[in-house]
Amino acid sequence: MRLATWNVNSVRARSDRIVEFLKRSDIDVLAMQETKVADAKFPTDPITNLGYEIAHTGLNQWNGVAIASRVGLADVMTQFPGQPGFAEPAVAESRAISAICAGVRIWSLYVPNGRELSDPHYMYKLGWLDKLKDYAAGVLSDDPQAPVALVGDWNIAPLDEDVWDPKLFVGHTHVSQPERQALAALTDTGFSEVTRAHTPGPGTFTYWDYTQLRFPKRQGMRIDLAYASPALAKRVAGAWIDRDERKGKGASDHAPVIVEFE
DNA sequence: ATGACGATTGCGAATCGA
Repeated sequence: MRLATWNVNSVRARSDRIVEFLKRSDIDVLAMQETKVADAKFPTDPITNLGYEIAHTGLNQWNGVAIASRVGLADVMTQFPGQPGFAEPAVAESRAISAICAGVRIWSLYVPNGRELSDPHYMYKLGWLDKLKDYAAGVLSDDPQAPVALVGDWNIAPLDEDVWDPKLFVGHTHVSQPERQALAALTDTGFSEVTRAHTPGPGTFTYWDYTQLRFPKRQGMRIDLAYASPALAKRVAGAWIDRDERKGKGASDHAPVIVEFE
């Protein structure tokens, strides 16, 4: 099974590119983030015409996550258990969706940005990740052999080499110790990140800011990641980043990340 | 070895992203 995760930065603006990517890359399951659309306005036809089923959750123009699958789409969940909302009183956001595709429980995740270390959004981010970790631990507690994938835009660069200039990020989100610790806590449950071994750094990125010629200057961040449960991690045959998808007019600021499972 | 920010709402400027 070939699984891709891609922050598309608006599914409506990216519809043609998504179709071309699915065809070009022979994708079985595509996890999308930042669809930026309410469910009723999701442009399903260009994707379903290719033979995919779609599950989406989007409340408004913010966030929004989806899964498109041509290998089955069963038992859809639109939140993980305990998933926090933002602020007080908590407002639910569309940041997680899941389905079983070809026997694998796949999650498309859009982790909160955090904005600034002093912003309430940052604590929301850490709490959200803590609850996600609890869910992941629970899944493996129930069935240590469960095939589960947690993929998406994590808004965290796990290593200093995952940003083009670590000095510029000191004191900002995406590189802070608590954020990285949150990913370490996830791996402590048994899940592991499966793309890095096949896409080594330094200088390997999945996101490049639209401004300041970041892409041609190769100044990006690695923040789109794929975690797999122990049983699923054993099935990884390869992984790559479709950097070419970031080129040209009408590109998302993120590139797709693809994982091949045996 | 790529190209100077883009999407949404709503019709201009504000918000968000990272």
